[in-house]
This record gives sequence, C-alpha cells and structure tokens, in this order.
Amino acid sequence: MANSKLYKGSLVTIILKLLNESDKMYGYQMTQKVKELTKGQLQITEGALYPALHKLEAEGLLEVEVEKVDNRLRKYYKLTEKGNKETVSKLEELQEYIRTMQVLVNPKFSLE
Amino acid sequence: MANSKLYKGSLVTIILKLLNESDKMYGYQMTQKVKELTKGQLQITEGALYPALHKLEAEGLLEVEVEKVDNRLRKYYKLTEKGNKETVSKLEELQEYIRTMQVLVNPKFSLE
DNA sequence: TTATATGCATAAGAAAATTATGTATTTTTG
DNA sequence: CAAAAATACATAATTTTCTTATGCATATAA
Repeated sequence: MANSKLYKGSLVTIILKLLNESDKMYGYQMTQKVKELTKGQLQITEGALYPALHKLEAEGLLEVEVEKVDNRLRKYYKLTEKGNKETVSKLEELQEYIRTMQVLVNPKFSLE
Repeated sequence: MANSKLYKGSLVTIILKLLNESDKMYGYQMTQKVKELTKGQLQITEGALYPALHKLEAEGLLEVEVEKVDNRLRKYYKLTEKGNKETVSKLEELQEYIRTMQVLVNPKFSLE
C-alpha cells in the first residue's frame, strides 16, 4: 500500500471517506483517485482493495451496482445508511489516532 | 493495542520515540509510560511489545543492558547510532502519513 | 495470605496487508 | 499493425503485526 507501515489499518477509512465524497465509485477508480490525491505517494494495491470491498459489502456497509461500460465490467459501490454511520465513526477514530500520536511524538512530553 | 486498528504499524515508532526522549527504558516501563501519556487510551500489550523489542535489537537499532533491581530482572534498552537515524526516519514517516491522511479526509478534495 | 503489581517471555491464532497470478477487454504507442 | 500499457475484476500464498492466552517469578498492597 505504501512505503510506510503506518498505512496498515487505514484502508477501510480511506474507502469509506472516498465514497462519502463521491456518492458512488468502482474499485479501479478508487486506486486512481487516491494516487492522484496523494500525488502518487499512496498506491492502493488490488490485493488489498478488492477483499476489503467484499468484506465491507458483506458487513452491510456498502452496496453494489454492476455496470457494463465498453464491454468491461464495473462494480460501483456506495455507502448504505449503516456505512454512513461507520464513516463518521472511522473518521473520528482517525482524528483520535492522530491526536494520540501527536502527544507521544511531541517533544513536550520529555518534560515529565 | 487499542480499540482502533490504526495503531497497527505504529508500535515501532512509539518505542523509538520513547527511547529518544528517555535515553534508556525497560519494557514494562514503556507500557506504563504510554498508558500515562495517553491517559489510558493506548495500552501496549506485552505480546506485541516484547517481540518488537527483540526484533529491534536483532536489527541493531537497540542495545540491551540487564539490571537486577529488588531481585527482579530489568532489561534496559537504548538506541544505537543506527537506532537514532531510524528514529528520525520513522518520525518523518509518521508526519508524512498524517499529512497524507489529512489530504484524503479533508472535505476540500470533494471539489475536483 | 491472597490478590495485584512488577517484569520478563512465548505460542497460537486472527487480521490486514504484499506479492504473484489469472482473465479479459480497450487504448495507446512504436 | 502488433505489442505494450491501461482498464477492470478476482483470488491464493505468504508475510507482518497484532491479540489473546499462558507461563514463570518476585514484591507489594489489601
């Protein structure tokens, strides 16, 4: 997924946020969007993405709509109501994670 | 390690930063320090910590010094020169990760 | 005196990723 | 025009990193 191990665990958050912004997206499109937004820094691998999408669908957070474009298959995903709630929760978790890590990494804590 | 999966991959960064601040520490002390700094939010489990310390030692990032205090064993870890460099690198990676995730999560990117 | 805290360690299993394939169509490039 | 690259999905084997469970031992608090 990236050169840094830190991204481990954040794929679901990224997927949910993408769908939260874009209404509906298909897998390949997500990989391209993330590559573009991060200027190539973050490359989502298919081996990570597709199983993650299938899992989110199985959990009822995403729903699928298959489309055929140019004789090629596209599986559009969109958030369910449950998925919307989970998105909020995952984004809060991310902010919380960042806050906590800032505390640990902030030089101030050397004082005590 | 925590309720959030996001912490996966950040243990090494945390360990290195702790040692960067404290010169030398032993495992149990690290768990307490992190618990204290994060007000109980982040609990480092021993099953994660000790293997991680052993690995960092094997990689030459940490060196060990065993001490006996009150008839109980303590293994003090400190950063090697290589460990110091890796600390800088890991902290940069963390800042980079945070920046990237902010971009992905920031509502602004819905514009294009 | 018994539970909790201190201090280490490892093994089994789960979760989430990487890497490597595989299939198939379309578009670009030399 | 042929070959390579891009588009679009999928899965299997393996690796990494963690959780959970267990184990041992001593010191301190209830």
